[in-house]
Parts: sequence; structure tokens; C-alpha cells
Amino acid sequence: MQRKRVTSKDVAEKVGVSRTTVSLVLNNVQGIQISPETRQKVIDAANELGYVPDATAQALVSRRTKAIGLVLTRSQHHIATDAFLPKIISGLLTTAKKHNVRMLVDWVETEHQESAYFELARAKRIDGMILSTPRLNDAALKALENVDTPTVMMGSIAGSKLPFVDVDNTKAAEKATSYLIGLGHRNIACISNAPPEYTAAPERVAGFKNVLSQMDIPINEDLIRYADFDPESGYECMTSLLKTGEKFTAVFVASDNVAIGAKSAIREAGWHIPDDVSLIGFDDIPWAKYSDPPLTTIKLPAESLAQSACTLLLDLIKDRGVEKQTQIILDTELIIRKSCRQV
Amino acid sequence: MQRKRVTSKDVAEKVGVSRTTVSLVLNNVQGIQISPETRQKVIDAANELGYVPDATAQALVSRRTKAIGLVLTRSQHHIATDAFLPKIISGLLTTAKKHNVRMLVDWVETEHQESAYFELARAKRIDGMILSTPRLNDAALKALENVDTPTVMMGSIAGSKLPFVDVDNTKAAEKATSYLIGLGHRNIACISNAPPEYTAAPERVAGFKNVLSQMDIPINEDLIRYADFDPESGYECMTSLLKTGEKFTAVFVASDNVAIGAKSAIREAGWHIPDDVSLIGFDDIPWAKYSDPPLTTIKLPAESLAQSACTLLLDLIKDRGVEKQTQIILDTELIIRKSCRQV
DNA sequence: GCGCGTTAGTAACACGTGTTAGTAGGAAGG
DNA sequence: CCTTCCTACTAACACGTGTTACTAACGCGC
Repeated sequence: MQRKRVTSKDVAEKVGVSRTTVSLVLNNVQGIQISPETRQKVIDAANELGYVPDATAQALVSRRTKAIGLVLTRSQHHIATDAFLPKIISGLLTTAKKHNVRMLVDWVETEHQESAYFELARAKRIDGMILSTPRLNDAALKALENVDTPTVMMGSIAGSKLPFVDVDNTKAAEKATSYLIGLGHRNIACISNAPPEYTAAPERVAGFKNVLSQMDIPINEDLIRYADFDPESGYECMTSLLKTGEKFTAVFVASDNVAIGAKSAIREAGWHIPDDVSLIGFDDIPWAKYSDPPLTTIKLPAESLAQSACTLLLDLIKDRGVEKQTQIILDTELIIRKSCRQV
Repeated sequence: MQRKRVTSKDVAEKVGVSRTTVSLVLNNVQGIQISPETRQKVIDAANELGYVPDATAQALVSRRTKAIGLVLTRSQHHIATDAFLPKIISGLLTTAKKHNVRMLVDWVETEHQESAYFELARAKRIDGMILSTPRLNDAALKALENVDTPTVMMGSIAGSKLPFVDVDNTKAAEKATSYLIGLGHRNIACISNAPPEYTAAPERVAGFKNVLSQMDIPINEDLIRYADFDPESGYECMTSLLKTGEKFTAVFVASDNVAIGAKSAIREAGWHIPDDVSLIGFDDIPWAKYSDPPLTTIKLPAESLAQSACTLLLDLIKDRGVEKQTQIILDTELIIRKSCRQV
């Protein structure tokens, strides 16, 4: 179809002007005089030849790649089973497309994280990056603060100065817990979404505990488990809870994806939801609505989070110096369905 | 941290050699003589300065971007609810990383598809692309065959000469249907995974019909529905099936994601699985195993598909001329769980 | 006729790399 | 001593674009 690259030189020759003129016209540079006829001839010729500027050459000279990076920091298995990822990608993609920016997805193996974060940016493959579900013990995060690559985190880290977009995890967990308490539950178990290194996990557990304390309900650490993102870990946590023999009438599972597995364990134990236990989730993944019974959960605005993160990142890229509102917190919403009952 | 780019010139000056030498050493070019001492000095200096070659400059001169594109051709909503995407991304990412290649994700709006496919490649942003879930009515596909950008499809299209990686959808659907028939079912409904334009959908329906024909069971078109990827469409299809009043004792749903919604409709109708209806799915997404009851399904090797597609694409990029095995078909597997019963 | 401002452009450099053709200097061979 | 060969490099070009500084032509007022 196309044996040779069409360059701006080809367009210039076809019209009989200089390459400079072609560039000025096609980029619609302001404050420069080119006659309307020439303008039109250039545009026509470019279309006719099917000229598409070489992104690498543009990037080389302009020092902008017009690409951002989504950096995932979890294991291959966790990425593969992440029911949340599609929403994030979808949100990022729409915003990026709106600004005519491409999206590169990369994955940082946990072993040599410190350097890996920077490689994309240092190699000038991307103009900035979005870090998903960061972890607390990353030595690299301190380094990130001083690096000149614009970076936005999805999910916050206490004490970090980095720009981030997140929900108030603690408050959201309080919402869920309060709801259960409002229904009359007093013995409530809690399964966190992830290991404590991932900051959202302890925050959600903290929210859970806050409400119990406020209500003068003693906190029973035996009723708290830390899952590991996927359904399987939820299954294991719930099985372990059931084995303790502790009494509980409700469970707050801080991730719908984990709840998938937890539900399965509950059913295997012969319990029914919500008759024997109430179950409340977190995230509102597509499955939740169609679960049996439909899962009451905290809706995390995934696509909005992604879009905000993307917009913020693009702002940071555009004017690097400017200090603006760089810590964005979005609202969560309690979605009441049928997995919790009055007691 | 790093105020100025470190270029190969900086490395060269530090060592006191030419830029050429630096390039030759760092790229480990064969058949060229550089003394071991100089080699070491260059390597040390590069590390010390933290030199990372500029990817855009490399791409410009070498005409290789070392990046591939994953091109999604569905709507934003469908991407957001695609329970399959994480596995594909995970598979692609591992293989790409192994070959030191980056992955760009893009999304082609259905409106102006014809041109959009090429833009990434024409702009030299990527060396080749992977097309996911292609559609039959794409005028662009014919154009793709003649274009010089290496392209691999995930999912085949009858009559297309393009390289692809896929499963035998017809055979897989036959497997599922045969299983149901083996259990004694005769009145079987079928909900396809997607609209007929997406080639996998009619193939799976064809497999379903094949088996019925072979068994001399009349095909009742009223028991066939075409869903649209997401749980919601599955809910609607199943509701519509239930409304017809037609009798059926089993349903073959050609997508687990669609089955999530279908299950919900079945339950709302007061039916139980598998006592009142048997249900068999397709894909084996993480949820299937933890569904209630655990869903019998056809396992689609998503990560293997992605890895094969990626490997094939990289091969095509490496030696463009060579004609090799470019149509890869992987096996599916019937995973028997508990959603189907003898009748 | 001359200076001056405006119009419509262009020549040339810069970006950072890979690579080809060439070269200085020494050793070996006659 | 001259030629040839080898070692260890280097100079210079190419990749395709954005952009700055410059210019030729022209009209216009005086």
C-alpha cells in the first residue's frame, strides 16, 4: 500500500514550497504570515499524499512524546485477576484520547523497582506517569518526589508530597461499617482488600475500627483478615474466619473482587446471605450488581479517578512549575442492594 | 535529581573517546575491535552518569520503536466491563517485557475506524499491532492485508489472510453443547457472547447448532439470543428467553461475563441452577470458579493467546519477508464444575 | 529616489542516536 | 625501506521534524 514514508519534504516538493512552510501550516502556528492559497495547497497535498508526521522525530525535537505511562506495580497474577483494571484503562483512554495523547502500559516487577520506575521517562518514552496502587514500603517513592518526571498516583500515601487522586478510604470504610451497625450488627468481621503494605488496606481497616470505637464496640482482632486482591485470597480469609468459631453476623469485605471468593466460602459453609451473614463490599465492580443476592457495596468511581488522574497529569506536564491543587479526593457512594439485612 | 539529560556525548567526553565508540560498546556491536580497557571505562562512565539512551532518537535512526500496540475496537463501556481484558494485558505484558518491548494501548472509535488503525503505525509510534476482537464488517480489514505494518489479530476472521491467534470457537462450542446433550438435555437455549458482527459469536452459535443437527434435534431459533459482551446484555437476553414461554432445561452462554447477568435473570425468575436449568459458560474468567454454583465452562487460554499473539507479532517484525506459520489455534478445555446436571 | 514597514516566505540549526567509510599508527613480511 | 595488514578508533552523515533568524519583494509616504 505504501512503500515509502511520506515526509514533510515530499509535501513541500509537491507544493513547491519549503519544508518550513509545510510545518508552519500543518501545525497552524500563530503569528506568522502565509497566504491562504498556499495554506490550502499545503493541506491538500498533505491529505493527498497521506502525510503523517513522524512521532519519533517530533518527540526528538520538541522533547514531548505525547504519551503517558500507566505503571502497574503488582504481580502478573494480580494484574490478570484484577476486575478493576478495565475501568481504569477505559477512563484513562478516554481522557488521553481527548487530549490526543497515547497511553503506554508498563509493569514493574517488584524486585528492582527503584530504578524501573524511571526508565520509561528517562528513555523519553513518556512525558509523565500514573502509578497505580502504590505501596508503602517503596524506597523509590522518596526518590520519585525529587525526580523531574511528572507523576500522579492513583491511591495516596500518607506523608508523600506527590500529587495523587484517591478516595477517602477511611471515610468510605466508615460509611460501610456505619451502615452495618445501623442495621443492628454488633459482631462484624472485616476482610481487607490487600496486604497492609498497600496503603488503601490499612486505611479501610482503620475506618472500620473507627466506627466500632465510636460505638464502644470492642475491637476483636481475630475478626480481621488481610486478603490479597484476588477472589482466591478472599476465599481463604473467609474460610479462616469461619474456622475460628468466633461469632459474627456481618462481614465488611473491602474489595468486591475479594468478596467473590469470600461469598463462595460462606456458601460452602452452608450459610446464606443475608439470612445468616450480611455482606458488604467495596468498589462496585460490574459483577456486584448481578451477584446473588445483589451485593451492597461502596461505589468507587474508578473511571472518574482515572480521568482525574489523567487530566491532572496532563496539567502537570503542560506547566511544570505551577503549583496547583494536586491532591484530589473523590467521593464514594454507598450502594444499597440486598446482601445486608436488619438484625 | 537530574537537571539535564545525559547523552552519549557526555559519556564520551568523560572517558575521552568518541561518541561512536560509546555507541559501539554499549550496543555490544559484533565484529568490531575495541580494547577491553576502553570497553570497561565506557561502561563504568555510563553507569556513573546514569546514561539512558533516548528512545526517540534511537527510533528515529533505527526505524524501530521497540513498541507494539494493542488496539481495542470496542466502545468505552465495553472496555470498562470486559472481565477478560486483564488477562490479555497480563499475557501481553509478560511477553513484551521478556523481549524488552513496550506496549501501547489504544482504542479505535468505531466511527472512523478505517484510518485510525494505521495512524499509530504510520506515525511510527509502534512497530506492529495486535487487534483484539475484530469485527466482520470492517472495511479496513481488507486494507490491512496490504499494509506493511505487521499485524496480528486475536480472534480470526474467515477468509482473511491476516496472521491471527485464536481458539477453534466452533469446536469449543461443540464441546459445550455435546456435554449438555450427554447429560440428557434436549431443549437447549443459547446466548451468544456478542453481536454477529464479531466473528467469534456466529462461530460459537454454529458449533451449538452443529451438535444439535448431528443429534437430529430440531433447531429452535427462538431459543437463540445475541448478547453484547457485558453482564447487562446477558440479563436482558435471559429475561427475553424466559418470556417466550419456550421450554428449555439448559443454556449455553458463550461468555462468562454475559453469564453473570444471565444467572441473575434466572434467579429473579425463581429458578435454580442446576436443578431447574443447567448453565454452561465460556472463557473461565476468575469469577466462574467462585460462582454459586461454580460455573461449568469452556476455558479459553487467554494469557496463552496473548503470549502467542505477542510472540508471533515480534517474529513478524523481526523478519518481515519470511512466511511462517502465522495462523495459530490453541486448545480449549471443558472445565466441569457444578452448574450442569444430569436430566 | 529613499527609507520603512509589511508580507510571504526560506536557510539553517538542533534534537540524540546508529552506522559506514575512513584513518593514524604500529607490526609484520619481503 | 617499502608495502601490507591489523588494531583501535573517529568523522561525518542520516533519520524527520520544530523553530529562530534572516531575506527578497513590494507598497507607500515624503
